Amino acid sequence: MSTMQGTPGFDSETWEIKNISGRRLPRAFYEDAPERVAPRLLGKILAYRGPHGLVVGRIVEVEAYLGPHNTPPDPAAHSHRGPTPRNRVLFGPAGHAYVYAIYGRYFCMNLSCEAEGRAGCVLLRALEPLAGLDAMATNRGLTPGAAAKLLTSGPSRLCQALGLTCAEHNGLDVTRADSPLQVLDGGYAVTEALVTPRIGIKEAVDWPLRFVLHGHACVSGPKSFTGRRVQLS
DNA sequence: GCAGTGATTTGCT
DNA sequence: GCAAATCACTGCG
Repeated sequence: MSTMQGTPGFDSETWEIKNISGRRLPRAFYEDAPERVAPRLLGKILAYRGPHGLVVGRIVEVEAYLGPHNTPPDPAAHSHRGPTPRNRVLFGPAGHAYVYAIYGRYFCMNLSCEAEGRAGCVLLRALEPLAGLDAMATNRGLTPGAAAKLLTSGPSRLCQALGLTCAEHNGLDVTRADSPLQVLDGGYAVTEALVTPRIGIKEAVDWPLRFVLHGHACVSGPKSFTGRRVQLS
């Protein structure tokens, strides 16, 4: 808490960030199917108050992973064989961070969805950096002033930029006011998204569950995708 | 640009 | 023992 006092534009009591709507998303936001929660997360704000100060980004790319109750089950989801010690967060209440280690050196972060007892989540794949860019660059092993796209374009890049790890952040309830990790309404109406297949998986590769802000410079992967535009209410 | 590949830990079968 | 929701570096065109 005290480390953030003096951060320009940041109110540590309300999480209001200057020029950004700081209203925290309630648990009910997440208590729905991942394929519906995922596009609604586009344009929202991820904020982390950690040892390097306040780091903030706008969510520009996500993927939905469906729970084992889905028909057919999502073979690419960590939860598809039921609860295990690793994925237990996914079967708990919605609105919790599921952070896992991958390929030995990286982490990925998800937000759990669905009511308690049902697993389903949204993988955060890319952010547009908004605050704490120098800290992000340092965390990523880059020099301050590095291109924004190199900071948080990719699921493990964004974890590295924010300093998120399985040991420290898995299971955090992002709907609690005292959580160091917050998801905030960006005050930014997203009316259209591009839907594409998911990236980096070998099962159910053609399921249209990746959602991006079309044309945003901070989206990961190739510039052109086979996808379709969808209107968001 | 882009395809190929090594790094290296964790969890599950 | 192996596969993994990845990244960055290399070499080649």
